[in-house]
Amino acid sequence: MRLSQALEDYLKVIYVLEADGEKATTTAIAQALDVSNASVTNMLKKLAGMNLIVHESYKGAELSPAGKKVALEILRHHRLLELYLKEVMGYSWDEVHDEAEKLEHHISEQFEDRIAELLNHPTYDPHGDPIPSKDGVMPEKATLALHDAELNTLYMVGRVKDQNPELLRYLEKKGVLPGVELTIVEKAPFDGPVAISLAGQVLSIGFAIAQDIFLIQPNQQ
Amino acid sequence: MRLSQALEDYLKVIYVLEADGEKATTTAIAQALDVSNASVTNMLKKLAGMNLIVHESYKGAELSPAGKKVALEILRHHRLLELYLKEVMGYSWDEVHDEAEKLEHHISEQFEDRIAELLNHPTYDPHGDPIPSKDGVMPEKATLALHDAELNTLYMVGRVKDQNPELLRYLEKKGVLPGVELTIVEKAPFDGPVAISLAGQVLSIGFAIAQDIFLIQPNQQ
DNA sequence: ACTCTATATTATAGGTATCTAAAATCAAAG
DNA sequence: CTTTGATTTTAGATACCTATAATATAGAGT
Repeated sequence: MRLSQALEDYLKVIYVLEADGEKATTTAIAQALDVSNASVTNMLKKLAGMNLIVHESYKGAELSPAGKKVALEILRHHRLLELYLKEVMGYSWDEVHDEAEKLEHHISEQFEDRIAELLNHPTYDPHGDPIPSKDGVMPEKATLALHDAELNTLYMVGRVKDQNPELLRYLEKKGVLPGVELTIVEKAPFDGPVAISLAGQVLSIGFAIAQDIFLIQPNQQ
Repeated sequence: MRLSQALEDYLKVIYVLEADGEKATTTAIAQALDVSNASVTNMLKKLAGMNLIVHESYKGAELSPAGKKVALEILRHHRLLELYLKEVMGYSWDEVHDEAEKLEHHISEQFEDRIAELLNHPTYDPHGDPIPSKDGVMPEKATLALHDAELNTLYMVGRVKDQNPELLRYLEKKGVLPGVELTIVEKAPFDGPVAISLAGQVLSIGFAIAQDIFLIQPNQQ
């Protein structure tokens, strides 16, 4: 029994909200999907009726095990596609999101398996997001925001959350990509910009962006 | 303004019917799409309202230039995808149709252009169907059915129309593939089987199948 | 020309996903 | 405990694509 694209999208958004430690409230889902709150309430009711989520009125939604399984499947499609588009088809990392967003709902199991093979069973996509395995195990995700990291410590860029293409192009130009090492030189107070040093250069990163770049200890992985 | 998947499918089916020299009647379209005749009438009215077809009641539909353009775009997607799935992703020729059928509506212009480049701008898909160019020019199509061809003349398989996977697997096993040379050894009367000789072997092809295999003169292309 | 039958259309309805506007609920502040 | 403002849900509509059942038309055969 296949779910509609819309239902799959709701489950995916709920998963991502939960994974980011946020509550999957009606408003949060509505904003992520760019639909009205009323539409979300309707769909949550439907998903709850299918036992894909648990939804208590006025209290937000939580994925059931079955719902989580679907969400992980979609995320696997999405992130495998992003990497495939970049590595095999020559897309740039700011272009992959939108294309993957459409295709993720339409590729077959066979297609999924083939691109996983061709990419040698990868575990992270071009933005550093973890790719769940076929049996639903999600690799660890970089969670230390640039904004919260310590001064004068060697880190590696693990993940860039933002999917704004212009911003991604800017970051790529400046060399801020998953796998690149950096240290924080200075943090301006009052939520000001963060100065980072990477590849011998110093770069100033605005507050908002510094919350969407996540780091790992370079020896840790 | 993007068309819905359903509208695109109707246009594609009408194109293929016209290309095969058949009239795009309500019933023919309904059978091709596996929907009711009433649904077809509704959609034809809608397509006519958008000036994508000309539809006179009880007389069938014909594509307008605008409708033909859309149909060719979808067919280009479909056939490029089929070839890409086979050549790059390791699908067999009996598997490509169903996957392409789903993806053709969802790939971007950029994706289309990339696979065309990667395949070096091909003009025929794995079944020998011509791939329209980006500006809507359709290469010539093999039209001489095996069943109608002459005895003891050297031909080349140009196109295999059937998309039944089992049949395609059978034909592949026997070596009946686009590009392969053959001669007809014998034609049984009363719409009986056709005996062909290829790769030193003689093979008997049933009447129905012999109508779906199309040949070209080998020097002609 | 008339009748019959295949084909096509109209009328009506259902499922999905969305919206706006109005009503209900919650939670925080006084 | 009550008010207030934000959040959520309900109610009622719309768009899209499909269906079944009933009606209309066209074209072939007598």
